[in-house]
Amino acid sequence: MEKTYSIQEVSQLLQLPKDTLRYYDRMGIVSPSRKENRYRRYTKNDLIDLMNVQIMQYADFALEEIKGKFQFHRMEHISPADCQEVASFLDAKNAETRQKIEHLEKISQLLHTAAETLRDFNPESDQRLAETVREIYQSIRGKGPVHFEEGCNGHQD
Amino acid sequence: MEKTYSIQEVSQLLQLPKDTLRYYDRMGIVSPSRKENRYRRYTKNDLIDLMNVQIMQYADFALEEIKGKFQFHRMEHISPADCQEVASFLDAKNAETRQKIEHLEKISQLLHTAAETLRDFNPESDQRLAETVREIYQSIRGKGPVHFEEGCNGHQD
DNA sequence: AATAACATTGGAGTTAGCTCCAATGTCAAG
DNA sequence: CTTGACATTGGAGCTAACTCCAATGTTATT
Repeated sequence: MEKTYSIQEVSQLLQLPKDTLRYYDRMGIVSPSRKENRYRRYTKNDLIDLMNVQIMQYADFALEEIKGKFQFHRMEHISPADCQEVASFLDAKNAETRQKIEHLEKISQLLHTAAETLRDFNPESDQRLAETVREIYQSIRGKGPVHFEEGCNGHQD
Repeated sequence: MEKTYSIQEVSQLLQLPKDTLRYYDRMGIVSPSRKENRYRRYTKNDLIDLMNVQIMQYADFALEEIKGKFQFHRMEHISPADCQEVASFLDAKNAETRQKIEHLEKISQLLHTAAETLRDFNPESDQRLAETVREIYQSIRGKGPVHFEEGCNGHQD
């Protein structure tokens, strides 16, 4: 018989609240087997699943997306088709992630320029700020130019 | 008298649902003045505030954080102290943003390595995957090593 | 047997940022 | 004066991922 863990032990080992573990069980994310007394017993495979879930969470995956994927360690035979499918999924996620990074880079630039402009006002940084803002603003609203006043930091007065 | 806009006009101009504008009003984010009939009338300054809100949202600011900041365009005199304060706030936000980017870079690496490993299994990419995972896992759980099995992709079999 | 420390469940509450609805009020055109 | 398009409000519901609670059951120790 393989060693199993109580919900409390798992909670301490993985630093996950017990309620969260029960929640995952209810949601069908990681559902351990039960003893006759209905107490949950987590196997090593369950722990691996939970760690994978933590990694996936870290990677901005929704729990629904995680469900059932990434359980290769439970499989006897790993079919190339499965691999291919999951690999594509990961690629898509990666594209999404690269997008987010790009987005955040722009934000970082905005914050930097804005702080700079506030600290020590001068036409160049104000100009750069205005451009960054316009660029972002366009990416926010698909298209359809805003043709009334565009001023955003108020330094035009 | 300055030109003002109805809620519908603002909604179309800024591509924000009317309910969202009302929500912002309730929350005290942007509260336009009213006519005698209680209809909202948005001034140009209100529109600027709203656009700033959109930018701040894009920049991952919570609405609560936005409240009352960034209204320089309404001020007669901008005190250096105010500027300094907001500039510091922006710096802090930027630090946060840089952190997020770093985080996402790691995720991107993880996704890339994982997909690669799935596509074409070989010891090196498996090794790299394991390392990336371990690194991330440590950053997730503050510290306290996990000393049971660490396998995460199941390729150890 | 009593007590404490665990476990179970269903269900309600939280957060942020909307989103929708029904009942009602206002206004312009025909 | 009716019709339709607008506006108002309070309040409910939504999503995701928990988080908490009360009532109850189980196990281990004294």
